[in-house]
Amino acid sequence: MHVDLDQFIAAVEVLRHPELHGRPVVVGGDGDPAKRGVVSTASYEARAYGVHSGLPMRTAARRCPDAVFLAVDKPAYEAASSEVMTVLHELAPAVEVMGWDEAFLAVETDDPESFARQVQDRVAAATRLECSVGIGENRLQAKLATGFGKPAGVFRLTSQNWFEVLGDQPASALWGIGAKTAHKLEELGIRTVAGLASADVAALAARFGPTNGPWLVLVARGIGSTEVSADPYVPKSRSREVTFQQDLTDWDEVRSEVVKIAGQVTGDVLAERRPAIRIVVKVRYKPFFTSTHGVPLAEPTSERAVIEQGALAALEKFTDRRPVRLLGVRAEFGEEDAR
DNA sequence: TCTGGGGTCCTAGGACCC
DNA sequence: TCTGGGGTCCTAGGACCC
Repeated sequence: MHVDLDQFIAAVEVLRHPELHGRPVVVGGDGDPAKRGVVSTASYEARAYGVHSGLPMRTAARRCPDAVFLAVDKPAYEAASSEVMTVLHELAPAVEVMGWDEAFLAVETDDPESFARQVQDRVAAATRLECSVGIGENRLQAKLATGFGKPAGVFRLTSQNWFEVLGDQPASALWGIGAKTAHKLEELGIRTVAGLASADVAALAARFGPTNGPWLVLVARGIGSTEVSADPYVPKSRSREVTFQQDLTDWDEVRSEVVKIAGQVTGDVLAERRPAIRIVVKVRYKPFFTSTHGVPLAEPTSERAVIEQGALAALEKFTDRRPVRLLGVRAEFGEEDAR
């Protein structure tokens, strides 16, 4: 099963601001729609105006001037999320968390629909949040089923109804196929899920590679892994990035901002209790061109000075001095010790 | 319309080695 | 003087997801 909270971030905000119930609510950036930033989540009322995740806040304000705009409050969503995940862990032997608002559950039951209703009831009783539940023969089917259950519903996809439900949908409806791949597929004359499912594997392999080509066909046929991991999440990297309200034109300022961000990343590395092995710096230039450079560290470390120096060394690899709109620093961790 | 922040995985190409 | 074939590792970019 796949569980996904409905309009999660907006729902958390409405819970603590009950007067917003039924109103268009848009959460994003620092809540100021005149600034650089995008929508994290819009309530269903705001979505009716064409406001959705990823939309620039300025555009959202134009489409829905009467919406309530709120700043992102990460700790609040993390707290709500962990309440939900605690409930899920009480209900299933294996829960694989996929983000703040979704998880896969490995479940053994004769009646998955009624089990799904129990999940919804238990989550609502504990958190007053609504969720949708997808049921499938594998992760892919369950994940896609959830979307057909929204809001607050349950839907089951199987190998029996897969093409009936999804056959005529665009290929981009599939999990793992985004706009770029969908466009390349269209160049091959493939538009729908059914079309991709019956496509020539050799032709896809030639276009997308020997691994990805055949994989695309399997996804279109609803074939995928059934594994749900109960192992705790172990991050491979920690990063911070900042988009500046005004582009940086002075490279000395760029350097000092990178040091500042590297300091924050050091805090995250220390909290992880594992040393970093590599530091990567990301620069987004005006108008919107992004590039990254990294350096390996001489030895694994959690020391602030070393991480800052690593970030500066990575920054030295950039030769372009165009105005900078975003800076980011990422620390990468090594393999877990074999134990 | 101007485009966040935090992640993961895959791939192409270069360096290097036998 | 022009130069094979096979392998591994690293880096940067691309694509995707929440």
